[in-house]
Amino acid sequence: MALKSIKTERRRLADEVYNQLMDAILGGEIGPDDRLVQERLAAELEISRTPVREALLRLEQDGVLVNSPRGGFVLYRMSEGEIRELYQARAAIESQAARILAGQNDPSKNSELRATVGREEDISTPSIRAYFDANRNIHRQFLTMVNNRFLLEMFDNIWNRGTAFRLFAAIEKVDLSKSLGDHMALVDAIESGNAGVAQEAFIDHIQDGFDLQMAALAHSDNA
Amino acid sequence: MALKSIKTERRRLADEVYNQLMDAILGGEIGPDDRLVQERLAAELEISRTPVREALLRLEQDGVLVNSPRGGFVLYRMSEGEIRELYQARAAIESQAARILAGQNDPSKNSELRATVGREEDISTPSIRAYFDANRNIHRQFLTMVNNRFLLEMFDNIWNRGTAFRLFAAIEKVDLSKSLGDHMALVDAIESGNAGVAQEAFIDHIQDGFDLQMAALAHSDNA
DNA sequence: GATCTGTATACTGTATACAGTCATTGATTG
DNA sequence: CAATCAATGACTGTATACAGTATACAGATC
Repeated sequence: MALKSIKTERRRLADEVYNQLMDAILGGEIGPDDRLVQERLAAELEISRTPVREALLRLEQDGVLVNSPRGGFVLYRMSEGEIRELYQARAAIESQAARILAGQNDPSKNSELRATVGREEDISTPSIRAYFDANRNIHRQFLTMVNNRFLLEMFDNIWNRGTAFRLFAAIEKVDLSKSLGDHMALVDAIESGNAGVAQEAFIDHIQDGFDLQMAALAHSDNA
Repeated sequence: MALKSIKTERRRLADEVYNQLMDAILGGEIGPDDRLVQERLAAELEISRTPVREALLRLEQDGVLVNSPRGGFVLYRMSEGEIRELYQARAAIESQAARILAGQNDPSKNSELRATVGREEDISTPSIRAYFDANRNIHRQFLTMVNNRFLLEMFDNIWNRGTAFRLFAAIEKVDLSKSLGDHMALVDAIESGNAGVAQEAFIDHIQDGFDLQMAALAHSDNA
């Protein structure tokens, strides 16, 4: 008898708040000038301060929010140096994923990767958000193929931080669309079966992304 | 007049609890059979349940604790597959650090690394704990030399999880002491200035650690 | 007019109270 | 005697109340 266990997970309001806040941050509804105050959020969500507070503290631990001296939480603003560090960390995670995938060289995985790349790169209504999401989905697909909880968690952690301050907001569409075409070559590199080749391909690709990022930041005048 | 500014960091009891619990876990005072119950902990610490609860939730988010179905939190027990995943993640982080250090090939950093390795490998009173701490300190030193917040955070995260269930408890001293001598070779690899060489050295070293771990687990009968 | 000081305000951190849930146990009933 | 069901206890999650602290602002002092 294989009945499915009824999903009776302990409902926690704090988790709901956490997800809603994260979505709002990633969606850009919460901007750099917004101050998140426990009482106000609680009132808006029509719940008590306790779960709101828990969610805020967890987002702080994630490095997404910081305590504002004036009270309330604010999006953490990364310095240029930290952005560089973030991309180094990305390279660590994703290039290791590439090594593992190249070592496996599993045809079914490779074809699934190609399918994902093809599907995601085919954007119907172009927008910065659309390009960003496609890029993220493609890169995440590589990670999910690895079947490694920890690498995947770290990937998400990095990308959540990176988007928290809307790093990509300044990138022009044309640049993104150009960069978006490079992903099939990453699958090629994995298909070579050579760990070193696959790794280098990813490192270079992420380096390109970093350069693009820096150029975009330099172009946008708002500090 | 040079009065010292009173250290006015926002005191949060929850942080204190978090640290104490983490220390207790790493120190082995909290074992796999201990059930951490909010009320009990609060009573023991003579504070209210609120900060205790916050600390527990954060440890859960860190992947160190899990909600026991009988109530309370329990150390998360990793499967053998997850231990493999954890070592893969370790390899990702630390080998990337090695690449960066090799690329810099900074003589002062290299000599500081040698100093750390020499100091830590010289254990006066051998014990499993002593070997473990030395090993951790050595590996952590490589990470701190990189000056990358995110890589360092991920390193700590991995090691905290790994030790949460006292993975190393079963390893015999003799094995550890043998493994401990290999670290100077890692500095050699970095000093080659070749990113690939340094990376491979770390990957191999971590692979050895994993094999040792597996052997130790196989030896210890308790599932 | 500038600086200092007291007071109000805003917001946080902690404690406590309340209600609900899950498991266990003991009683009841066929 | 076995099975079912109610009651109890253990814990959790959420709300609320209280107290402390930092910031802003207004009035006082020279």
